[in-house]
Amino acid sequence: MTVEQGIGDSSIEKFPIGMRVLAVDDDPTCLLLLETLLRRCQYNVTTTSQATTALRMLRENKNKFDLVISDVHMPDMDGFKLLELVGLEMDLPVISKPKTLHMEKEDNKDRNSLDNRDKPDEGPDQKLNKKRKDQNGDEDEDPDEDEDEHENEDPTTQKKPRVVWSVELHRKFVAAVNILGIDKVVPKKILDLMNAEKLTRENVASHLQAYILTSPSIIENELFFFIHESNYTVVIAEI
DNA sequence: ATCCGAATAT
DNA sequence: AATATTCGGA
Repeated sequence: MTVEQGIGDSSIEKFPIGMRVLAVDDDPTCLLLLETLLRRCQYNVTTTSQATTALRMLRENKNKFDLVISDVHMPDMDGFKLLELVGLEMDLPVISKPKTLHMEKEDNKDRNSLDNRDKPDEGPDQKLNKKRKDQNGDEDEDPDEDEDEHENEDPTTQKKPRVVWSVELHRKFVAAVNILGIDKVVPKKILDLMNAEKLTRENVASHLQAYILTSPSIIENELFFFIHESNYTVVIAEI
């Protein structure tokens, strides 16, 4: 309880928000998932399903991308060629998905944290200070809601009470998100799973937006897992 | 016609 | 800062 004061002056580590990423994969599902993940990291994402298109884009805008993530075998071009050319011509960091690569690294350090992703707290290069103030001094787990003590309202002024995301409600939310999985998580589905009467889809959408923006590590971890589970490998890293 | 996601407003 | 609302686009 020593360090509970605001770290106001130190700007939280902004990490490359808006980094321009080109994602290439001929499998539409893969591409979409990748795009979604990257978007949620607040990257600036461009996608294409064709290697030739990717190459053309990269050649036409030599400084328009910061990173390339690509599958390797695509019908129109050998993905390696793309990677080679990109690496040689523009010296961009490239993450590829090599299935024919020999230097493949199979690490199964898979800990079963499958349903335990509600603690956004770590990450290899995360410097974000997530301090959770213990606000549960006198408030225990009481799922009772609606402590509206307002009986003093005139009928002419209808007030729509703002939704308050209590710890309990947020737990439901997080649970729903974890059930859905990162690629399925959309407001409507969350709403259904939560089964909270007074909530609207907009409420959930709004919260989802805030929640995701404040917890980039969650998405990063998902992206990290995705990349690793798919045996992506960093081929060239130089920036 | 629905609903998502980013931006913007309160 | 937290939540709502708007809005363009899929």
